[in-house]
Amino acid sequence: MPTSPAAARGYLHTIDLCVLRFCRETQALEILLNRREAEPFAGHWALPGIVVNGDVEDLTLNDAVERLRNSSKVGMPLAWIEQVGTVGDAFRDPRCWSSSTFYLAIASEAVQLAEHQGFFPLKDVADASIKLPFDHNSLVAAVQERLLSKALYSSLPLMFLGPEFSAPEAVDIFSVVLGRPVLKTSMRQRLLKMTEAGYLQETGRKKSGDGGRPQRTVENLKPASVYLFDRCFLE
Amino acid sequence: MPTSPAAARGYLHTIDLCVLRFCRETQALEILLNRREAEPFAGHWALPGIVVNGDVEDLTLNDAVERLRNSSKVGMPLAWIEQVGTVGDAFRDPRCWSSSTFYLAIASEAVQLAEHQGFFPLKDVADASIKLPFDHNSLVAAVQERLLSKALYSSLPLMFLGPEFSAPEAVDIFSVVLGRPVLKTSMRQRLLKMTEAGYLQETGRKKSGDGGRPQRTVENLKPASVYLFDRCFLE
DNA sequence: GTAATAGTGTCTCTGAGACAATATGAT
DNA sequence: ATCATATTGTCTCAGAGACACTATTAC
Repeated sequence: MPTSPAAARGYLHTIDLCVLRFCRETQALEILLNRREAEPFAGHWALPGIVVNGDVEDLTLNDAVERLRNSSKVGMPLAWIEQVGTVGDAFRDPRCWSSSTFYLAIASEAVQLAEHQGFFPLKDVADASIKLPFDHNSLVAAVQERLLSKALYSSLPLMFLGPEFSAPEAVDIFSVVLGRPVLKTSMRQRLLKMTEAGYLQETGRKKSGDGGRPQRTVENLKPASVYLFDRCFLE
Repeated sequence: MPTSPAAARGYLHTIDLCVLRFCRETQALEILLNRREAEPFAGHWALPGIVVNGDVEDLTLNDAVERLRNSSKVGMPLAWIEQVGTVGDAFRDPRCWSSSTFYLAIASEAVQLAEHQGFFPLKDVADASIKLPFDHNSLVAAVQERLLSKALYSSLPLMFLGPEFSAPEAVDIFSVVLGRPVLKTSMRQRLLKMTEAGYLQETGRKKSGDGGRPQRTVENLKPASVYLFDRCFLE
């Protein structure tokens, strides 16, 4: 028995969000999951998503993304949202032929989570150590792949850090995203470039790190944009 | 009156292909358009596309792409197909709320076109000098943008040239895609890199160009893959 | 002072841009 | 030989990798 008006029409188109954050305690990336209320897979942890075909109030796909972001499934500000792709086939949803348009999103602020929400290690979800229903594991893997490739030649990982951060914090987040050490001297060059280009500004403030000399901070002047470098980090 | 079973259900999800080719006579990129048979916009030139919701035989979205490629709307081999994005809103189709998942495709072989098909200058379609129905002009613009950005750091433009080509031809296609001159010496370095990486091989053959010294040709050993360079072409 | 980490200086190396110099085939 | 274009050689320059060195705070 179909459980939604859209499924009754034999087709489902959903949008699904991969909301990532950087956990400073574990120094690892985490992904937001929701405990599903409705069938199928009620009670399982899955990506937050909504159906966009059928009688929805949204005027555009982006409106639907914003509605999902505002809903209790996400319910937090997002520093970045980017469409990654659309998959569709006859098997991924037991109800009917379905497509999913899925997004990479980045949350920089820590917020109180609801009962049905949880952040899980991205690594475990991407490699399916933590199994999700539908094909959500492969969507997460694709999102991780996108994040990694963009980290090579853009400032995207800085989105995890919020509007004010230090060079060592930048080194950390790039190292975590790329899964390998990044030299502070390379990072410094890149931050300098971004400053020259008007993306960053010295604040004059400092924050104390893990003991040792305090860290100077910079302010993100264009928090909604990523800067593109003309070279990649090398292997 | 809705004109398709899917529209009758109040929602349409289509896939649309932007099939590009390089016209050696005009030294410009061209895009494949179809004269629409069905309403809406019957008789207008538009992107080849098919509906994927409703009762389709395809098991996956990729199957649907292949069905479209095989159909009379496209009907030619494609050297490359890449999903670019999905747009959806309440206005783009006069019939109902609709989404389009659209693709960048590259044709390297010249083929005989059907009556209802035509290749048009990409530039004119992307900047809407040639107006297309729906939001197809903006889809084409997004595809052009993707092609341009990938041309900076990948070998993608070589897909236009087919399995055997020369260095001057490579310089040409990159210049056309990027819309600015590319130095043959930079191209040479990149082709060398690709040869070392096992993507290209010297054929020993030559082809005569526009008079002058004949051009040595290379063979594409991995015609289905693009090579990623670790630096961008600079401005 | 010492410890611990932040930030700087400098060297090498790769590959793009620029352009001069040489090679090759048609005529 | 001459012409037209292909191919090679060489130089500069930006930025990544590497690592030593200096600076700044807490104690």
